[in-house]
Amino acid sequence: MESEKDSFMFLFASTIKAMFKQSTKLFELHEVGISPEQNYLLSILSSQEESIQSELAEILQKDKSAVMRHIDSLETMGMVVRVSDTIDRRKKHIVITEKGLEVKKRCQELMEESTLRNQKGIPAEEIAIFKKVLMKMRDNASS
Amino acid sequence: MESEKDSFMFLFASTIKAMFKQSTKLFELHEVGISPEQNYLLSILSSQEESIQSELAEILQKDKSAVMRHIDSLETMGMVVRVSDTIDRRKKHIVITEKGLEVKKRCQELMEESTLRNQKGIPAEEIAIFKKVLMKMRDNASS
DNA sequence: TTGAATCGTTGATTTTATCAACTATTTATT
DNA sequence: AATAAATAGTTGATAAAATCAACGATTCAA
Repeated sequence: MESEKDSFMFLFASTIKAMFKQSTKLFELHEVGISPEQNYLLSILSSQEESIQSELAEILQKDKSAVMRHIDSLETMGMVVRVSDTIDRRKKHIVITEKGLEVKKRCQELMEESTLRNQKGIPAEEIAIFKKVLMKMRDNASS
Repeated sequence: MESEKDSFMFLFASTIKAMFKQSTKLFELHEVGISPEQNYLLSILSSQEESIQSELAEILQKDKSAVMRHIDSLETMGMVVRVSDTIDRRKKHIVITEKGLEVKKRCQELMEESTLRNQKGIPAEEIAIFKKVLMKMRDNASS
């Protein structure tokens, strides 16, 4: 019989929560100095696809002021810098620094390690389907 | 090419975040009076598998005091009552009331509705694999 | 019987997010 | 060209939640 606590949405939520707690601990243990959330921000920035704050806010699904504060703290730590757009002077591009890149790389290694651990015993084709379903659902939920 | 923002963990996190925001809005729109998180609590309680606070804390992966406050507010709304264990007088069983059951039922309908919407266009067998992978990963991440 | 562990509770603190207001700048409308 | 509306970033106030540490009551173990 299926337990109530395994209903789709909550199974989903509790899994990601367990994974996030795991990686938060890992980050603290290895003293990388940032949170998984901030690592996500650095990852986005290093991809150079998006870099202005309002775009980041949309990706992170957070209020722009929340993103603002994350960037503030990353800037204080010297991991990013704000660069004004030359054309539209309202905009500021958030650029990752050398230091930021290093930390991000270190974090990414840790993340891959724990992702690997979490996917242990699961066939690759099932992981592929899993990702496909995730993306489809995200699109459905965002629209 | 795969975008950084679609790396496994963050794709995962952003999907559940979008879904949670969606259901929070839905709950507010229909004025059910509780949050998705509280609905989850009610669901667990109605399954009658677990009912004491320390067990609930473990399932919800929260500090016992956080669970305590959730229950406080549910009790104030008349959706649950605390019943002392007759054998072990430290323990208190959280019991869902008639009112709580009604609200939970209403919430569950809304949740199913939005789950259905989010799973639109995804074959049933892929959903099945998805759930299977979720459970396996949760176990991996929790251990 | 004494000490350790567990359960629920409370207070203090921290973290994080949101909302509203504001400035500066750009874009759209008349 | 002048004015209104929209956008980007910033700040302050506030709210929502979570965590931590400490405590009393109770139970369990040595």
